[in-house]
Amino acid sequence: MDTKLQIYNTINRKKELFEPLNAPFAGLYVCGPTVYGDAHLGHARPAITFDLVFRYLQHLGYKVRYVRNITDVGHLENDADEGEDKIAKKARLEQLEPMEVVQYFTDRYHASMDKLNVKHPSIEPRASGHIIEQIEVIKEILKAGYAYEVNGSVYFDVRKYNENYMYGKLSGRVLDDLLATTRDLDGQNEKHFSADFALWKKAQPEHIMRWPSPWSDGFPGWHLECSAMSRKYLGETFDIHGGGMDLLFPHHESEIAQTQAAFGHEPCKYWMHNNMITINGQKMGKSLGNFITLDDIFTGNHEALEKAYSPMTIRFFILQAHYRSTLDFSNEALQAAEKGMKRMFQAIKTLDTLQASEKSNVDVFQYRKLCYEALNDDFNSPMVIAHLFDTVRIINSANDKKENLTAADIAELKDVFNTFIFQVLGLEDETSGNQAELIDGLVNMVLELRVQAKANKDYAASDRLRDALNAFGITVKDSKEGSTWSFEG
RNA sequence: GGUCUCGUGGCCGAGUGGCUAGGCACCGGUCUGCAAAACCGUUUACAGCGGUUCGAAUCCGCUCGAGACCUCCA
Repeated sequence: MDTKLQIYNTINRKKELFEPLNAPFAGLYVCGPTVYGDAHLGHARPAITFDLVFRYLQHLGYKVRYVRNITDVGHLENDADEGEDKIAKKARLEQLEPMEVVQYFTDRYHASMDKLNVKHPSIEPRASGHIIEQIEVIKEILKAGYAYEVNGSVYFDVRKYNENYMYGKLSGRVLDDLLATTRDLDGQNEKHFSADFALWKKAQPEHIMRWPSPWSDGFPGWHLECSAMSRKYLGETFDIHGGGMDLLFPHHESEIAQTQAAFGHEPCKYWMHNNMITINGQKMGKSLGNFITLDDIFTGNHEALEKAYSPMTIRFFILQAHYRSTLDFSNEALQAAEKGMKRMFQAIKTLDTLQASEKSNVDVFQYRKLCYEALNDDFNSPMVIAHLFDTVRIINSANDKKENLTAADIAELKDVFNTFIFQVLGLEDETSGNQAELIDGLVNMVLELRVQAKANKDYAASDRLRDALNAFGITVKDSKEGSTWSFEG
C-alpha cells in the first residue's frame, strides 16, 4: 500500500500524504442528506466527490469502510428553541408520519444516486436508529464537564471547552469573534452562551419524534449524530471525514468539540470539504430557493433548463472541475460537458475497431502514470480527464491513419480507459444499454436498405430513410467505408 | 461588521516561479451526390497597479470586483 496520495486537509489547510491509521483498512465518513426534500444538483457534488474518493482508495487496494449517514431527526430549522425539526415540519405539512417522509425521500435519494452511478456506502446509518449511542456520548461529555443541563435539555459548554481546547480549530474562527457577531436569537435564554449548541433537546408536547433519556423525553442535537455514528462504525479515531464546505461551521467544528470533550481526542485525521455548485455565481441552496432538483435535470422539467441532461452528463460535469473549486451551473457548460463526454465514449468505441499497426509512433504508455499522478494530487479529476482527452486525439488520429498504434498500444489504452473512466471516475456509456443490441440491429437493417437505394442512385429514397431515422434521434454519418450512426445526435 | 476564499481567452475549467492544460464554441481544412455529423488543425488569457526575481498567471503589497461562512443549507 505504498502510495503517494496527497489529500488536502482542511484542518491544516495543506496537502498531506495519506497514511491511514490501520492500513490496509481505511475509514471514510461523509455527512449525508437530511431527507425532507428531493436531492438537488448541490447534493450530487459531495456524493460524486466522495464516490471518487471511495473508488480510488479501493482501487489502490485499501479495504475501505465508507459510512454515509441519513439525517432523519434533530436537524432543526434554526438554532432557536422553537426551531422546528425539518422532518417533523414536512410531516406536519403533508399529514404524514415523520418516518413516512424519511422513507419517501430516502428512496428518492437512493434512486438519484443510482442514476449517477454513485456506489452505495458500506453502511448508511440513520440518526433515529442511534439514539442510544448519542445518549452515551452526551453522558461522556457531561462526565467530562463540558456540558450542562437546563430544563431537560443538554447544551455543549463552548466557553468551558475553549479553555482547554480550541473551538474554531477547523473553521479558523476565534471564539471572541463569535461572541461579538453571533446574533441574539430569541429563545436562547436556556443557553449560558450564544455559541453553545444543543446535545439533547426536551420535546415540546406536540413534538412527535421523541425518545426517553436521562434528562427528558426529547431528541438529539444535529451535530451529535455524526460523532456517535462515526465512532460506532469507524472507531473513536478514523481516517477521513468529508462533507460540503457549508458544513464546516458549525457542524464539523462541533463534531470535533464533541469527540474531543467526550473521548479526549479528535475524531479523524483528514478533513475533506467539497466546494459548492453555484448558479449565476450564487450558491445553489434550499434557503435561497435557487436549486434545481436532480429529477428536474434528468427530465428537463425546469424553467432554467434548455433541455434534459443525463445523469452521466452531470457526473462528467462535476468531475471536470476540482472538488475544492466552486462550479457554476449553466446550460452552456452542461452542453459542453455532454458533447465532450460523448466524444470520449465515441473514441473508446473506436478502439474496438482500430486496426493495429506493426510499429507505433506515439507513446501511449505515459498516460497511466499521468492519470495516477493527477489522482494522487488531491483527486485531481479534471486533470485525469484532460490526459484522457489527449489519448482521444491519438485514437482518432490513428483511426484517420495519421498515427500508428500497435496491438499492445490499443490494449493499453483500453485498459487505461477501463481503469480510469469506468472504475475510478465511475462513468458509464449511457448509449450502451440492454436495448442497444436490438436498436443496433434495426438501424443497421434500415441502413442496408439505404445502401441499396444509394446503389440504385435513388437518393430521394435514401434521404427519406435518413430523415426517418433522424426523427427518432438517430444521426447517420456517411463516410468512405460506409455509414455509421449515433443516437441522440 | 468579523473570518475566509476566489478573480484565467466567447463559455466552463486545470495549472503555483521558466516548458501547448483540457472541453465546448468560433474559424480553416479533410471527408461527402448534397447536407449534417464526425475527424484534423488553429486563434484569443491569466482583474488593475506597484514590488521581489535573470524570469510571475503563479510569491508579496495595495486597489477594484465576486462569493462562502458567521442562523438551516451538500
